[in-house]
Amino acid sequence: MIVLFNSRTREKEPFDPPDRRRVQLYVCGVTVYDDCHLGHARLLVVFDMVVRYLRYRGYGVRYVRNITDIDDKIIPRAQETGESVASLTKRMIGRFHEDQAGLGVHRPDEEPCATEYLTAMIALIETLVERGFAYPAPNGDVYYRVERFPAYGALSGRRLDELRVGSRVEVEEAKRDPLDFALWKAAKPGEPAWASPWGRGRPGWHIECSAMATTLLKTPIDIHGGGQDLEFPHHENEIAQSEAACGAPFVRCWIHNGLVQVGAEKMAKSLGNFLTIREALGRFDRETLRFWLLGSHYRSPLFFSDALLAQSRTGLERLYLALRGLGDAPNESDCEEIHPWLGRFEAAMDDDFNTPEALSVLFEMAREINRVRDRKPAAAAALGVGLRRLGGILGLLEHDPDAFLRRTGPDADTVWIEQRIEERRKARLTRNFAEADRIRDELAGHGILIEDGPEGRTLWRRDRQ
RNA sequence: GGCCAGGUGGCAGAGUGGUCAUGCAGCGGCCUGCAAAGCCGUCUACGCCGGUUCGAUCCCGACCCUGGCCUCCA
Repeated sequence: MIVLFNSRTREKEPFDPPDRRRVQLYVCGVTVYDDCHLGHARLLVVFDMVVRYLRYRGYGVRYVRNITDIDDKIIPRAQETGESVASLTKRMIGRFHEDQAGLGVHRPDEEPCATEYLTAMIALIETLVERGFAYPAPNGDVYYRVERFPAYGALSGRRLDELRVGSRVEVEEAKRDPLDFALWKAAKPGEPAWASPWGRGRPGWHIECSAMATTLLKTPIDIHGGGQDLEFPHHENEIAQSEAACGAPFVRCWIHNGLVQVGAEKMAKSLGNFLTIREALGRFDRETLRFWLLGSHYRSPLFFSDALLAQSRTGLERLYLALRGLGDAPNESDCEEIHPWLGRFEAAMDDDFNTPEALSVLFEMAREINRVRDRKPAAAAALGVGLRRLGGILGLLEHDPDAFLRRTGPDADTVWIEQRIEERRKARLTRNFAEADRIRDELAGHGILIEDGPEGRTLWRRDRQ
């Protein structure tokens, strides 16, 4: 039985979707006005892990993650770069997909763009106006009347009066209540605009998720995810919009991933302390990043530093070193050996996706492989198969071990390395250890580590940098 | 100021009312021509103060500190 921490109740709850074959999952994605950074990478990898695990557990999952392609930030950015909004967002979506693939993140089943759902959004707003939950203002905007929705604040644990007291929301003349939020924004000159019953304009940010989630998924949605920073007001507003319009519960379980931190504060574009995904992929390989991202629980803050990423690389290498040279599992029956390990891994993951604990199971499997690899090679190979299968749920251990450890790339120095090793082998045969050590040092100078195995065989791998 | 979350060994990071997390780093041993990798062992961690309990890092209360949200934000 999987249990999930539901942000709304702040408790772990049994995960019991009404239809196991069609779990409804919606995640708030990214706004495409700039390259994504490691904070977005965490969101992408965490929910990639969630989907992989649920599918491993036999659930059918329909995974929808939106792309915001019309927004207050996109418009000025397009003006800066001197291109149209459509051109900017198309370009950024392309780069986003490259980043996603670079991280080894599977594509969701649907990646709807906001601009493709104007009709649904307008219909939703009309319903809200009809039902008295929204009102058109004289300035052409349409606002949601927060006070009309009694459950407003339930998700994030806020009360309207408290919000008003501490409110930093700018007072807009047109709003009846400072907490009311825009469903529709009247077009300003030069902005992208769509026709609507309230004149030309564009949608507010929150309405797109309500429209796309209710259009593409069956409500109540089983799991709705997003970054912790979206809990208020974005998700609160989504609930208010969706439930007021449909008159039914919107989401069963809310899942929020913690934020990536740099030093003492969160990584954010507004703070300028971010590393983009593509920059990160240039410095660390994808699995090192995933290992780091999944090495702490998804709800905890996650600290970024070069030293922590180096630790992740080292840990991952330990797993690959255990896998190296194992060969395939001989047959199915030998795979029986892995069942207890599967059980422990699943117990960890069933408990609100406890990936750190799941990783510890992987490390213990690696140690067991190292213990038995000489005495019981078949058992070691079977364990290796299990280790790779479990690693795959986290998007790890998908490389060939030697390729990973050697970082085999386009560089053609492999031949040169092999020649050095052969020379050294001859030197060792004649017990010319001074020459053997000299060659080893020479290779080390090129970042190549040598490991002598039994029967004169020598393995090599690349040093971590 | 309000609302949340959290403070675990050198670092990272799980977890539990009374045996071990795990990884990295360090130290000792085995293995090795020497190394590396690996295995074995080791390094007596749970912010502070009270309380409950036979017993608390784990439960309760106060305090201190940190982060997030309260404005765009994954």
